Amino acid sequence: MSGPARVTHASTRAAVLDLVRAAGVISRVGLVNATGLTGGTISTVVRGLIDEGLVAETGHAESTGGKRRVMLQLNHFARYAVGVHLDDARITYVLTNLGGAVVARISRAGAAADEPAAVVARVAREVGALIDSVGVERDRILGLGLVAARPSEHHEFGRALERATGLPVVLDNDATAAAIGEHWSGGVGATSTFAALFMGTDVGAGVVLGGATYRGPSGHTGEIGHTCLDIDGPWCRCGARGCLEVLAGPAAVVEQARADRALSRAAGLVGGRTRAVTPIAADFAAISRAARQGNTRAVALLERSARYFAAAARTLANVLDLEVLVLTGPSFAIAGSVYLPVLRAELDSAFIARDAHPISVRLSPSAASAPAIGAAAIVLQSELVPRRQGLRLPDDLAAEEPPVFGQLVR
Amino acid sequence: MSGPARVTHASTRAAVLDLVRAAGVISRVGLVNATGLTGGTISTVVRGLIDEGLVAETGHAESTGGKRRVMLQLNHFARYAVGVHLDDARITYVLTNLGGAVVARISRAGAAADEPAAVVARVAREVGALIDSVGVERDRILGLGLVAARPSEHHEFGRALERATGLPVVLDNDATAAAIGEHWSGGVGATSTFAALFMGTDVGAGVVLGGATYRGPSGHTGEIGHTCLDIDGPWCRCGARGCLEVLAGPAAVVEQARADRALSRAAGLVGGRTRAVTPIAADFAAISRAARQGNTRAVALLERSARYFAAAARTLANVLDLEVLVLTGPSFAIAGSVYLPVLRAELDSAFIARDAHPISVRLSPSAASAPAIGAAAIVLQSELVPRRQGLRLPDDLAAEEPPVFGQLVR
DNA sequence: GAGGATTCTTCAGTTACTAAACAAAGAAAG
DNA sequence: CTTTCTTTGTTTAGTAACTGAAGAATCCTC
Repeated sequence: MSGPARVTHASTRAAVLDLVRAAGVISRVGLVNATGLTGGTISTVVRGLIDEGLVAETGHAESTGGKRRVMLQLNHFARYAVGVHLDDARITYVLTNLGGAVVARISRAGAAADEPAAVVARVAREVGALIDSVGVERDRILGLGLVAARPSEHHEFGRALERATGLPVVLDNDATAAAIGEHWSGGVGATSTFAALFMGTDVGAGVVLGGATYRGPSGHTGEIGHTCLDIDGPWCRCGARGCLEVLAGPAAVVEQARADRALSRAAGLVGGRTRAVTPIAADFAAISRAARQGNTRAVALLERSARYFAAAARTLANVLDLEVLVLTGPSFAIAGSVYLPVLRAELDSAFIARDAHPISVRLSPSAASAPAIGAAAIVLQSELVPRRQGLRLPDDLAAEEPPVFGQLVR
Repeated sequence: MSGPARVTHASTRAAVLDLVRAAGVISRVGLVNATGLTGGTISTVVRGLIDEGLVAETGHAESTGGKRRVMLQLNHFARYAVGVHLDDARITYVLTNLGGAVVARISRAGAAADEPAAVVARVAREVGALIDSVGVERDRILGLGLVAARPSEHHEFGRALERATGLPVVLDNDATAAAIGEHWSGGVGATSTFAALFMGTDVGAGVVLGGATYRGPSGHTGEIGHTCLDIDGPWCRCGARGCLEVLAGPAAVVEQARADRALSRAAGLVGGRTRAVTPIAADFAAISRAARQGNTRAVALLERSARYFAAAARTLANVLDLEVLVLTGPSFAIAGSVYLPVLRAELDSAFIARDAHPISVRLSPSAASAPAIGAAAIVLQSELVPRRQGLRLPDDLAAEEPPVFGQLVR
């Protein structure tokens, strides 16, 4: 046994709340052991959380020879959060409770090139409809998480949405959101080190290290789409060669499928025809459908892509010493069953730290709406588990403030 | 301007000390701005550090219209640390001061397959000689850092060395040590995100994220040697194909050189002959020497290796959103001039976050003894900047304690 | 040398913890 | 049923580390 562990979180209240969330059901003694705090401290902190209505007592555990433990768990319906995922093709809205469970969900066509003010009004209206559909009081909604592939482009949109809805808005990257969503809604331990491999139209990864979201100095962490897998491979838009994205991303898979006449016909690809919905997403879905129906050319195409993803996943796992890898995002939602076994086999046989600890590879149970759920989870996390801020050096103070994600748009 | 930043370190004393170290010279007001603490707190903390002799006042800054700032800096010769790097070929010892500057350095042949007890006695004797050569009092030496490629194999050795020398021993990975060494001895900002790309006989990377060393759940972080760079490439001992190590690591370069008769003769490779010194390191040095002397075949061989390293470095930088990349370790010490421009060109043209922030690629000024210097820096860090410990979940408590690096061997 | 600006110190008050005593609830044994 | 022991949870007094505000010290300008 090592000495008593010290809590690393900004506040003890937040740390305890996070443990209750992660554990599902836990007693005060369990919290004492997990935090290293004394019984007295836990007692008062828990009382505060119960007074706020965030935590509730839910019965007793079996006795272990003395007084039975009073079990605690999150009061799931004490607070809510809205999550919005802006995608080129679709806008997805979810309302989740404190546990990250989806209470309501709607999905609408993307905003394309509409005028910004009109999009703000429309999104605000649809958020309103989402909330009204379940009749939750506004003051129980902690805020609105807004996630997209390039969040920095949506800063002004976020501010406008804040004014239009009256809800605090938090902005973040979709892959990071997906990772936080997985972390919050359980399945992954509170202090685990994991990555959410995200595939939508783009490819990315959200990274959580030892339970803390890692975004990097400029929010560009997890650009796994530009993992080099072939030093002499085709050129990528990033300026280098042989990136995962250009070799095996959805766009690459669709391009290869279109070059195959027989497959194009069998799968009914949208092809060159222009549509309101981005044809990449539609065609990738069509290829996945064909693969599920046994089309061997479609299967081969996806398995080829999966081999590249597996190599990238292995690289990522080796670099970060990952414990868990979750596949998520719209494209894995429809094609994950092809990718999962390939990634699993690769990591089982070649993860460098596999003798030290296992690495678990899974498919997210809600891969399609993961970004939106994650967006809501970011609100839960940012409102309930206030982030600790970093040190700043004098040099940094002079420099302009960089955009910060996962925090209120201000 | 964002709100006041909160200190994330375990103790304010440690945070302030770390800032003084990183800044070089800083005033109390500078510390107030950097930490977000109030002037009163800084005043008392700084007084404590001055009383301990760790920090000294060193003059005044120009006035900005009022009282001049009293400048502070580390009292470099207040404390010392010993660093020991166990390599197959050599054992390197350094004694550094509080600033991480080398005060004394010796290097001896590796221990090969000698009996453990004899090696402990020998290392303890050589550490004693190192300390005596500069006449530093024992009680000013904070401890001994012991680093190697596979630190978990040296746990018992560390305990024995602790008894033999009477110094607290801290164990860690050599690549991680090199990164901490770079961080501690300056050049890299206190809160920066960077990696030390390490090449000795092995290949690895030490990772520092936002100023905090990242080791991962099992200390296997930064296994960049098993970055996949060719999905159909040659098999690697890790069980996968096309790893950086097998394509472009020192052993691979040497193997390719040996296959080239002309180059073998020109560079005078040790070849198959068995020697006390590992022939890989000797031959890699010979190839590097030949390249420096203008042997085009040697240059081509190293440049080929550099291309692979560049691709792996780009992958690492993209995944971690790096700000700085330092090349270090014995092999980069002799061949870094070939690798540096190739890596720099790759990252300048293809680092995905290059529009958000620059990435600086440099060669460590003390690449050859970086692991040993880093070993000493780990002592400085672990003794002066107590690490914050993580939360533990009930599940974790039941499990056996995993080996922890960068902390005292106990 | 008066007055303002800036730096640094002092000190009372607050917060979040710990340690230790205590109370409550159950198990085991007679 | 009573006693004794174990375990859980609460209360209370004390402490360390901070904040905020007032004041002292030092320097520049006029």
